[in-house]
Formats: sequence, structure tokens, C-alpha cells
Amino acid sequence: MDFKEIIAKLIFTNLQNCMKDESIDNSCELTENDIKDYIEVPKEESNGDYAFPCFRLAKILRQAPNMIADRLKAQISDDVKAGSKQQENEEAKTNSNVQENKDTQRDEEVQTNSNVQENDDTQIKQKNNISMIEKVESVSGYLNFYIDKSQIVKQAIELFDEQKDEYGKMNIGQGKKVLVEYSSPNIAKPFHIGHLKTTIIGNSLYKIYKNCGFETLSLNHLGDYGTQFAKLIEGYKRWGKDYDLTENPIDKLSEIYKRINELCEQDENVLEECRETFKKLEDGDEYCVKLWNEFKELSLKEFQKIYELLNVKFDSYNGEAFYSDKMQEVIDILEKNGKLIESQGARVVDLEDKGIKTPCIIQKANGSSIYATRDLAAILYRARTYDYDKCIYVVGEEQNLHFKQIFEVAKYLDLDEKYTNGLEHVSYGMIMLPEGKMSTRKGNFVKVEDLLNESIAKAEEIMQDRNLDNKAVVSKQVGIGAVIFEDLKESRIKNQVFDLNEALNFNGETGPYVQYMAVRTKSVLEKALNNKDSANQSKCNKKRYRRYK
RNA sequence: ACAGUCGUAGCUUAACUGGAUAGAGCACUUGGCUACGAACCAAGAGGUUGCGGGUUCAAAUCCUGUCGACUGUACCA
Repeated sequence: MDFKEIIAKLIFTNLQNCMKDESIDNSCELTENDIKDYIEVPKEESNGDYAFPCFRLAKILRQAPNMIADRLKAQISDDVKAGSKQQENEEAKTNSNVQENKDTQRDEEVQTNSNVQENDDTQIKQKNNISMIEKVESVSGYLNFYIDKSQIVKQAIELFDEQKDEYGKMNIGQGKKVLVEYSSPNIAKPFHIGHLKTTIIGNSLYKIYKNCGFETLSLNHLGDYGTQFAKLIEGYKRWGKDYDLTENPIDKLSEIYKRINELCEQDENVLEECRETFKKLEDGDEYCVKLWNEFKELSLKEFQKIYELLNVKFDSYNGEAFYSDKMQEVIDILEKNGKLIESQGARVVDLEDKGIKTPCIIQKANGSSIYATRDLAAILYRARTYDYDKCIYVVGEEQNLHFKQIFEVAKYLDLDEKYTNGLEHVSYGMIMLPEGKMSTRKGNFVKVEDLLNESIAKAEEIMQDRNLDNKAVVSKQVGIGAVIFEDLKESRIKNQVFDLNEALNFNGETGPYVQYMAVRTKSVLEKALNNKDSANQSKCNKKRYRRYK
């Protein structure tokens, strides 16, 4: 139930009366919706549940805000009183089953004309809502509304009981499709706490859209291509024999990745070799493709462990490589539209007129592809395959410019506006360690698997002296929940210094606290319901409880 | 150098988009488990919202200047 709407209606009708009294032209553009927007929830509980600041009305009514508040208070209080009297009548009526003989009193202050019969039901409902307003106060220019909480609680519990798991769901997204691209880890690299953020935010968005009635698809745009990957192949070529990939393959591969990066930094020629190797991979070189397949499989197996712990599932794992054979079309369309220009040997789209100084590279000087082109190919593919209304990318803020660029270039791909308008980058701040930035190249990072296991272990430890039969399940729920809650609690935009102690803190404003309160509340409700069923039983329960203690 | 994001208690942050005495949690101090589940509760202390101007009845919020942190600025993703 929307109290703001009810209150806005009350204020609006009474305001119009005021204006009529003062013979003020009520053509001024203050709508009921505006009033609804002005309504706020006071910080201080003693100031009521909803409040309407009257300052903006001062100019219109040519009166001091507190006077206006007083005046509205008096009028609305009458309405509220009438409303609750009304409800009493309704209740009495239903109780005594007197159906006919409609109460004429009710119609008095309700709109006078027509269709009373037809609107009867909604009117009764609305009256009931008004009666849930306990009182109205005027305090220094504010109009404060107090809601009868016991009634809210009663309604909420009844609704919850009726709707069960459907409670809170909406259908505002009916008939619309949303794609959420998130997680997208790089193959052959460890899944560290930087990837955790996109995974958790993305999965939350996925669930929210789903529960709002959207058809929702989760896409894992695997980082399985590009020069970074060619570096790994080059490294493996050099030192592969030294590593046994049958155990902890990702750790070994990241060790190789670290080594080849060091070499690249020392020797520019090696980096150039890597770029050439990527060209080979893209051209289908047998050795490269074989390694690519192997590494991808090993990685997915590792990632799957984490996704299972987090209970995350993807509808598609189409990564960058998937789009490698779909890029030519992007180049063709851009060329046809005269957007592709040559610059320093590469082919780029100039975006200066869009306020973006760096051009978007579409094709590198050596003819091989770049991630922007793959992302553009993905947009084309997704528009055609999924016919999306919204396509959300949950990717870190360091890629802000990249997404700005490709969203602009996408407008040159002859796509319907619906698709280009539906593109959205949900960015988030960087995760840092107390000792500085994380870097897989340098080997300092916290692995998600370790973090999750540590959290579960801590929950287990706390649970040791508790009387529970499903400790394993609960400690997993609590441990994982703690990490997820902690990640979502932090501001999305700001950089975050990862603090293990904070992530594993179960006291205060944390996941375990929320879970604990939910369980406790449920327990209280159950007991209350038992008590209602039989007062004797409850006495027995109490006795038993005391003995148990 | 340019562009973007951010700056609130010792730490992590909230403030419904301009509203009332800036609200929480951690840490700290005090008190509370033989009658609702102590992963808890009650209370205390802790603030010049980075700094200076401006707009407004009203500014943490908008504008402007300034300082600081982070990110990005072409063939990594």
C-alpha cells in the first residue's frame, strides 16, 4: 500500500479547498504528483512516519509555512476522524451481516457525483487506508503524519501469509527483456575479490529484474581472448614443462602469466611476439587453439566451484572468443557508413564530436582485433538473438571510457534506437588491498575461494557450542551470506580497501545479523500463532523452555 | 596537462535527490542471559560534512574556486 499516495491525495484536495477560500487562482502547476514527491520520511521517529514540508506552498498561498501547516492539519484531521468512524461502521456492518441500507453518511464528504455504486469497493478500501493514519501534527512548517503501526503489521503479515514466496514481487517489467552481463573473469587467471564485486552486484541486479517481472538473462562474457591470452601461450611455450597442471592449474598458470609479464616488461620484443601469437590464435593456428581449449576448460572448472558456492548460474558463457568470427560485419557496417578512418596504421572511429577525445580502435595496425570490436560484435549479436530492451554491463570503473566509446560507436551500426538506448554500464569502484592495488601480474590478490571457505569455517566455529542439527548447511548459508552482504553494503562507486576482518565480522550491521533477526522473528511469530491456537499449549512451551534453559 | 569519480565521527558509511537536532555499524566506556533465540539488547562518548566563496526561507546535497585520493587518456582487457 502506498501511503504517500494517500497522503498526497488528502493534502491535494484540502489544498484546493484552501485556495478556493482565498480565491487564489488554482491553475498553478502544482499537481498531486508533485505533492507526492515532496512527501518525505522524517529522520527523527518522533516526527512521524511521513512528513510534508509546507515551505513551498508559502509563495502560492501567500502565508507563512507554519500557518499553512496548522490549517491543513485541522482540515485533514477531520478527514481522518471521518475515515475511522467510517471504518467502524464498515466493520460493524460486516460483522452483523447487514448488507443493504447503505450508510449515507459515508458519501457525504466523499466526492459527490455519480458512480458511487461502481466505486464502492475502492472507496471503502481508501477510507480504510485513511483510518490507518493515527494522527496529523503541525510542527514548525511541517505536516507530520503518524501511521497506526499495528495495522500495518497486521496487513503485512496477512499479505505475506497469502502470497508466501510471491511476496514483494512486481510485474512492472512484463514483456520486457533485460540482459545482465557480469562476473566475466579472465581465463587462466585466479578468481579474486575484484571479480567478486561484479559477480555479486550483477547477480543481485539479475534477481531484482527477475522479481520485477522482466525476462532476464545472465551473461558471463568470459575474458578468453586477446593479447593477454597470447602471453600465456608464449609463457607456456617457454616454461610449460616446469609446471604440472593436473593440480591447482590456475595457480600454476598465473605463475606463468606473472613470469611472461616480467619478461615483456624487460624486453619489448617479447611483447611484440605475444601480439603476433594472438594474431596466430585468431587465424586458427592449431597449437594455439589447442592450448586455448585446454586452458579454458581448466579455468571453467575452477570458476564453477565458486559459482556453486555463491549459487550463481549463467544462461550464457559466450566469451570474447565467441565473437571473433562476428567482427567482420562490424567493420563492414562502419566502413559503409564512412565512420572508419585510418590513424597511425590502425583503423579507428573518431568520437571528438561526441566529446570523447580518444578515438575508438576497431582494427589494430597488424590487422588483429581488439576488445572494442568484440564488444560491438556482441551488441549486434545480442540485439538480433535476444531482442533485448536493456543490456547492462557490470564492469569496473576503469573501463568507463571504453563503454562510453562503444556505446557511441554502436549508434553507427544501423541498429534500432531501442538497442542503443538500452545499453548501460553499471560501474563500481576498485577493490584494493591494505598494501595497495591488486595485480594478477604481480601476484598480490585474495582468492574468492579462500575467502568464502574462511568465512564458512568461521561460522562453523561460532556454531560449535550451539544446539543445531544442520550445522553444515547453516554455516555455509551464514558464511557466504556474510561475504555477499558485506560486498553489497559498501558504496558501489567508491573505492574499497578490502579488510578481511571486516568481511568476516558477524556482529552489527552484517549479513549474519539480518539472517539472525529473520530467524528470531520467525520463531516469535510461530510461538505467537501457537499461543493463539491454544493458550494452554503456550504455557507448556514456556515450562519446557525454562527447563531446557 | 586534460577528462571522470570520490572526499561526512578514529575506521566503514546513511541521509529518500534541497528540508526538522547530519542517522547507523565497527572500535571504545557502562549495564544486562533462571520467562520472546546474547550472532542480541539498553545507555554513553565521538561531527566546522576537505577548505573558501555564491544561490536559497532552507545546502552534506546545487554553482564556482581550491586542495587531496583514485581511475582513464590508442593498438591490454
